[in-house]
Amino acid sequence: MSQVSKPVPVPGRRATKQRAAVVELLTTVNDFRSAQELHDELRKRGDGIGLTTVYRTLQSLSEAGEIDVLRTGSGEAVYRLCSSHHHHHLVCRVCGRTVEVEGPAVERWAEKIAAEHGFTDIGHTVEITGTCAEHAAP
Amino acid sequence: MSQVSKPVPVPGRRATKQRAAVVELLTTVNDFRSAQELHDELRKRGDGIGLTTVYRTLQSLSEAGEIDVLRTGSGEAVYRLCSSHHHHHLVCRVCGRTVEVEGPAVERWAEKIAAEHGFTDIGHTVEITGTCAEHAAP
DNA sequence: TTCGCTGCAAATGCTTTGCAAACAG
DNA sequence: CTGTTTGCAAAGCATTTGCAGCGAA
Repeated sequence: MSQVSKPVPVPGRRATKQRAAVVELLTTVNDFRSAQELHDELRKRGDGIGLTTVYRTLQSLSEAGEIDVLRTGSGEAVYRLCSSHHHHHLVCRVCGRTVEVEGPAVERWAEKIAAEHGFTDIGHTVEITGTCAEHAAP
Repeated sequence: MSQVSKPVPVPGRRATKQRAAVVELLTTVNDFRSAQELHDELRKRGDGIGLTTVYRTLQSLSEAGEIDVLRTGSGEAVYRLCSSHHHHHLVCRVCGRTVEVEGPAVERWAEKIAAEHGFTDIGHTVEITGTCAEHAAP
């Protein structure tokens, strides 16, 4: 057979304390954070880690499908552990207030649409923006 | 009193050929384009326009609510005239193939959720990502 | 004639890359 | 040991800003 035992095209991830620290922090906050915020937080905690490493770790985690990535309006990328409870954001254009909302219907709709087009391994991003009651124009 | 007569509240937009060219191009393509793509296209056409102006025009158009803006995975911002038929994108993570999909249900869901939280003047962004049939892992 | 608009060049801010030293396996 | 990972410094990109000249109202 052509069944070889180890063609290992996978680089082979190593367990370092920096990687552990990033994952641990993401687990703790369980919400979206930018690479720089995570870096600041880790340094404050005393974990000696470079910004470059944070970026590279986040990139490899996202490639491995372990974290979700999305872009903020200002062009920053924010990351969050995949797992957890999936929710979306409703954000006020004026004051920036954010409300977390759930949308089982949307989840199902996205899965269905994607499946209809032959897509698999589906993920999605939904962002609702508006003006909150406090700042509605008269 | 300290009540002066002209604190000049409204900036007052002017009609320039550059602004017209940007709007005209957006009307023609009627799809999302990055600032740099729009700039290249305009120069090829012979419209003398600076990249800075394209950026500033797009920014003022989006503040005026005349165009939609969203961020691509690579951190670029893409713009499209608001009007037109509202649709969302289903994009393949591997080959980048994009399918336009509609989601009346999502539109309604977004409106409802936002209204429940006292939000008005609602807008939303939905992006579905997945792996298309051509590139599905075995 | 007025300001706003334009656009070049330079500055910003986020993210990535080059490379030598530190480290896990 | 051997190949990864780290992290500093520097490079890359998209986007923004400073400022002098141009042009629409």
